[in-house]
Amino acid sequence: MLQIFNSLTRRKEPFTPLEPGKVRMYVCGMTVYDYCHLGHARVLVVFDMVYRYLQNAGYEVTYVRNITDVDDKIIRRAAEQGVPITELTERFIEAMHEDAAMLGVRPPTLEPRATAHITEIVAMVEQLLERGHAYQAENGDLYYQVSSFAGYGRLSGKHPADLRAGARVEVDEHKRDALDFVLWKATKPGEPAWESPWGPGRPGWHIECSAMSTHCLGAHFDIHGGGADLQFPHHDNEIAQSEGATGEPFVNVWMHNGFVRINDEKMSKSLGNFFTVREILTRYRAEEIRYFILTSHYRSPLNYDDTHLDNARAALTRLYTALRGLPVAQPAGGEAFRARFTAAMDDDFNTPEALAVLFDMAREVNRLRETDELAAAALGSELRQLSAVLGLLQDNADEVLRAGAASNAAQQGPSDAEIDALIQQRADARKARDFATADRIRDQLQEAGVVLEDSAAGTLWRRE
RNA sequence: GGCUGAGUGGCAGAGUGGUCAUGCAGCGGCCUGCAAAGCCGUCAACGCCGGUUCGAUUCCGACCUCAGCCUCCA
Repeated sequence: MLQIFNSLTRRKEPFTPLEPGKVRMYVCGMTVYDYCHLGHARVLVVFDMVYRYLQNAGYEVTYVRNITDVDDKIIRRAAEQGVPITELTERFIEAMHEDAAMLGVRPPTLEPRATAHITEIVAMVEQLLERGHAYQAENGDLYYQVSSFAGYGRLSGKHPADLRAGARVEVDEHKRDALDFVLWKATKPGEPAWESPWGPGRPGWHIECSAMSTHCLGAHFDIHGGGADLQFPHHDNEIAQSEGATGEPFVNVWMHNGFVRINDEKMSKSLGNFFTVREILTRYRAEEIRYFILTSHYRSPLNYDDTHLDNARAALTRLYTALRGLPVAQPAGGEAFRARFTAAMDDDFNTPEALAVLFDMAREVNRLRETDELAAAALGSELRQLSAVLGLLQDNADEVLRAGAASNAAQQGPSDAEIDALIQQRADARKARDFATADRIRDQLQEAGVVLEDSAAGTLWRRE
């Protein structure tokens, strides 16, 4: 049975959906004013893996991942570049979709945008006003009154009193309490604005997720995910807003993925130490990035380093090598592996453990192909099928191995045809037992990054 | 200061009260004309100090170190 670590209770709990056979999941997506960095990639990949695994487990999953397309940083960036806000956001939404697709991230069921749900946002703010959780300040902004919500900070384990004592932010003079946060901002010149009962303005950041998740999934749903840095205040605020507005429990299971780090320091835009997915894709295949992300448990920190991507490449080469050249076959013979794989995934999505099972399968495939190619092929199909749950190993093995590292960079060195020609020359030399010539050709190809592998069936090659 | 989480072999990274993680790297062997790939074998770890226990890397406590949140952030 699937167990998920719930940030709210800080322990693993058996997962039981509210509605049998169905899962409703919401994940905080991106604020679109720049390209995806590796941190975004991690969220995308991790929750895509969760999405796939839940579906694989037989659930009908409604997966909602929002897009924040109005916010201070977007407005500022658009102004800097002298372009309309929508032009900026459209550009980066498209870029995000491209990056996600490259990483094997499947589109979520719904991808709501904040600007398309102003009606729901306004409605929720009105509800909060009616229920005494919100107030309008003298400057026209509307704030959430944190003191009106019992249990505020439960998700992050923070107590209002501690937060006030340690407050590092200057108290906004319009707020009644330092902890109060903005729900609706009155319009300022040059900023986008929408009509509301309180005059033109725009939503605060936290309210959009409450409004859109409730709109798409109902007041009470199963899973809410996002990066660990959103736990506080964003997710605690969402709880206060949604439960305050609907009077119902909001989310059953909260999931937070760990950070990507550079040199043991958080990768973030504010620190300026981030790598975009696009930059990395010039040097590594997308699947290598995806594999790298899944080699560590989703809640652990993930330290970025080129050598780790190199490791991912080596690991995938081993897996693809096991699959290479196997005839198409019905999956079979992997029951024990499948059981181990499922047990690993059921244990809070333990992808490193699940990957270990894949390697054990690869070894078995390699063993079998010596003696029983049909059994090897059947197990290979099983390996591919299990890998699909992680979104890995779905490409043609030989093509991947032949493409090598150069698949995304400018093709350098000899072409496939040139390589084949040289291999033919070498084969002729070998036949004539002219090993000096044969080895010279092999060394020449090795220099060019092409590795030859002789086998009974002929010479295979791959780019490094 | 408050609240989280983490410290595992050369590197990455799971896990467990007492027999195997896994990948890369290393070492020995098989295979090969030689390689490569593969297979077999092998080396090696659990921050520090106490406690519980027949036995702890695994449970408990103290300590040290690190990271994160408390401010926009995936």
